[in-house]
Amino acid sequence: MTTLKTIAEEAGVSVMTVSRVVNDIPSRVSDAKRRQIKDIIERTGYVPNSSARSLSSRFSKLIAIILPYSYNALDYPHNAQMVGYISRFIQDMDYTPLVYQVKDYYEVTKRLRSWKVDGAIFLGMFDSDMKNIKEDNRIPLVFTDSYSTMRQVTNVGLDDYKGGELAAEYLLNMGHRNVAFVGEASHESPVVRARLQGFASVLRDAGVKLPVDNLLPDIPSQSEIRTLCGGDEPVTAFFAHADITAIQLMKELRAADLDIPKDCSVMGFDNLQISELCYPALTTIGQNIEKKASIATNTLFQHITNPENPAQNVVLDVHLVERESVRRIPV
Amino acid sequence: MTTLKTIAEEAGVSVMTVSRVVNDIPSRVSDAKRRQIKDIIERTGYVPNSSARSLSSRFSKLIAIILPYSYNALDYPHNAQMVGYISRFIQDMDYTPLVYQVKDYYEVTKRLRSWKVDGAIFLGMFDSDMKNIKEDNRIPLVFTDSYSTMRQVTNVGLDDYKGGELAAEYLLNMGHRNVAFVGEASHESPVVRARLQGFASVLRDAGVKLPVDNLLPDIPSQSEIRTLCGGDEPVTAFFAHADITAIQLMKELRAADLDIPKDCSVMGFDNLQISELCYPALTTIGQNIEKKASIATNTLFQHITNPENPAQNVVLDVHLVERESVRRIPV
DNA sequence: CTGAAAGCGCTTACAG
DNA sequence: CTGAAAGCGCTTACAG
Repeated sequence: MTTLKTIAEEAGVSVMTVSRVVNDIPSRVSDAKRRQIKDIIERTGYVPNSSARSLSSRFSKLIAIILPYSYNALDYPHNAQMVGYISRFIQDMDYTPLVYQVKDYYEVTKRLRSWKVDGAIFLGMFDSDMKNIKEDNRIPLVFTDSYSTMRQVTNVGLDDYKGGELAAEYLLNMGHRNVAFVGEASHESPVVRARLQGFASVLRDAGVKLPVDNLLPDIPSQSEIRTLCGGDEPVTAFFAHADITAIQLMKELRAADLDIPKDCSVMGFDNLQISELCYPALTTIGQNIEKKASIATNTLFQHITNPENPAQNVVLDVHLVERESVRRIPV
Repeated sequence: MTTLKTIAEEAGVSVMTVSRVVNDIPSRVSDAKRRQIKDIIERTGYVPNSSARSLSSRFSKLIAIILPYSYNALDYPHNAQMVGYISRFIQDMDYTPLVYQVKDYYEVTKRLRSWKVDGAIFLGMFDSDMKNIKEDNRIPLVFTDSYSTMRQVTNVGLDDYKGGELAAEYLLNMGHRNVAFVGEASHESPVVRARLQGFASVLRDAGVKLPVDNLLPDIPSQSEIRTLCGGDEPVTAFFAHADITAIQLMKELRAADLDIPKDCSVMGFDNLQISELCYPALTTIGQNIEKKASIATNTLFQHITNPENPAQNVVLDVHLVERESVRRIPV
């Protein structure tokens, strides 16, 4: 195998000289030698050993992307896209991405230390473990979509509250007065809760009720749908906390013989690709996943480059994407 | 930082003794010492340095997952699922997955050597570079969905041809006599070509024509749709090479005022989750992505464990998944 | 401009 | 059962 030593021997120089050429350390080697060494590198296809570099220097040029452990963490298109973008951005910066699915906070620490990663980006909810994670790993860490109240944490998230508000405003404008929310808005999922809170606040200000019965932690069954959408004051629109949920809901609504949007309107949140392709095309609150991924990656690199950089909380905007799944109700 | 040396000093033993305890090398250390050392490890949260291990031993316990470079390689749900499953399986085996998006064959070699990965799994089409990749990297390599004619290559793929046959048989059974194929069936995409060939062979045997005009490399525009589905012998069914394509096609068909499946039937290939959720639910050829991922991973580990293992070509079965996007045409 | 020495944190291989 | 030595392939830090 080709190593610095092999090349040094062949070129009749020291290992250090080769190292300097490999790392492009400016004007410390004569041009002639430089050429000769580069030729050998080219010919032998020499690739520096990253483990050796990591061991001898302070940097591994490794970055971890951390997801909660699940059966298939990339099933959910939002996560898949985030990982796809982030891993590409990391590579474009000449770093190597490590994708980890972790079960608990102990595993986070173990993984991060094992390969001495230079930084990590967290997807999904690690709010409760964040304190421990930060204490155990004194490297740059970027969280996404986190709602931890911890200070000094760098997070890239969304204005979920505003998203909820936009959804409510739109449904009200379209004449809906009896609406329901689909999503588990517990302490476990602060993102969903923020969306619901924004949604509920606008309804409240408009004097429109959102009864507890219309807060659905799960996709309603067909009989529940019939109850909700039947009776004196039928629900005319559902706001689902995520596009995937909205699409599943549409399927159930159709199974209960309801036409969308004629009998019943549906809104989602995320603006995934499929939301444009599904039928009817989904009206939703759009977020820019690529931008979220790029800001998360860039912020991480800022912290790697300059460890003195203060923690920052970035909140990205959301916007209404109007398509065909919401009907205008005549007054 | 805690290292073997730190622990050794505290326990008053040699570095080697600690190393043996850490690696659970059986009955070479007295129980008393073992306990004491384990306590220190526990208390200090010691995690072995993988770079050092990689450098001094023959194994890195790193496995690369290699995708073709693209804007967002995980946009396509099939790839996202493969990466999700494979990376989990790799972790479950106590290895670390490295996700690479590579532009060309040189980059493959660079990546694989840089971290001295113990093996690699390739997703997507590297058929033409396979020879070079294999020559440059004498480590276990597993390809998926490859159609390289090279011998001695381990590949996990699908019976794409049979999938095409099943689609044709089904459409014929449902009374369709004028059908079209959507997909770029060039040399560049042998998977698509195999699907088309299976499809075409059954039609031919049944005496049903598949004119060139009905071979659509891309999703047809609305005016093309009107031409295809109008006239004397209108196309009554489309077979798309992938579910995503089928779903996009359905959108175009609807835009051209065609009802599915009343006016026009559609079949896909893959059986992704969304294919069940879309409307109408998509009739498709199902593949088991989890199984493909698990066999690819297991086969790779077999080769890592036993380098003498002969190359093998695994062909997974496919099956018809009947849903609602194909209409039965009365005779 | 170039190099010899030391060291990163482990494991391998051998000695006792 | 345990340990001292050498070495993996680099970089850091220093000397000239």
